[in-house]
Amino acid sequence: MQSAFDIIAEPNRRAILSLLVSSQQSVGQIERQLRMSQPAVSKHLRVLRDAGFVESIVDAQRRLYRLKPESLQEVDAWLAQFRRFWSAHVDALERHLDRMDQPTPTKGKKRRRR
Amino acid sequence: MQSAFDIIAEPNRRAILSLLVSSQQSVGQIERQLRMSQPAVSKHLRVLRDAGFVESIVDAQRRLYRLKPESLQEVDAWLAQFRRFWSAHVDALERHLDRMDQPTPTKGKKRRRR
DNA sequence: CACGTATATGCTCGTAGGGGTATATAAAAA
DNA sequence: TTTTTATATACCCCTACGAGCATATACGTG
Repeated sequence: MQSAFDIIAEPNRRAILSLLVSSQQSVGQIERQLRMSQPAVSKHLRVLRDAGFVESIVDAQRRLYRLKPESLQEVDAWLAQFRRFWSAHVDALERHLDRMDQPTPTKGKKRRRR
Repeated sequence: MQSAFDIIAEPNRRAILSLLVSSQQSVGQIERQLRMSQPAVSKHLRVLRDAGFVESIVDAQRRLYRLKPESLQEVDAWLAQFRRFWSAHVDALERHLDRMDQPTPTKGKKRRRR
């Protein structure tokens, strides 16, 4: 599990990162909001931490995780080379892309139109 | 293989997409430049095509593949929520610290001081 | 026609990684 | 202390998917 692209390929991990945008969260809070098992949350957080996407601070028995978004810049940088393609003719597309995925956990299902 | 994030998680696919930024390429050209086997290239192209990342036009026995970058906007849109962090993330961190503490009320009293 | 070229696809195999359960660890509450 | 809360980790299973190889398909050239 090396590249940032692998990290964000996992839907639950993306959901966790999205959660942490609003504010830092404890493992338990993430667990409840995303309706995942506690070990699952801990494991994903471990991956995210090892990859530098989040960091944790200890608060008694809890651990509060917060975003460390620098790692995402790798993805952003890679994406940059394609921007010129869609900057030409965006318009209508923007609207429908404002859908944020909320986690239907248990990966597997993805609504993709077409 | 559903989401755009899965598509770009694969390094060879990212390489193919990057190749196609400069101009359209035939399967053989991709094969040679990336030094992958022909079946590997074809399979990745199949995935990319099914996901709408590329399209192909027939040129005799060849197929010329070119970028269809709209699909990448899904990734770009998701990434958007994090951009504010790496522009002004020092301020963001400060605000997080002020908003933390959320109950999981063990018994409902006790506010953490700091 | 036969033959070379270009690409696609089916099959098998190997492995990475996600989920679950149980358990370990640590701190707080009783 | 004992018990409860919060999180981490180890182990096992299981599926997805990428690689390789062989083959199928289709077009071009002689």
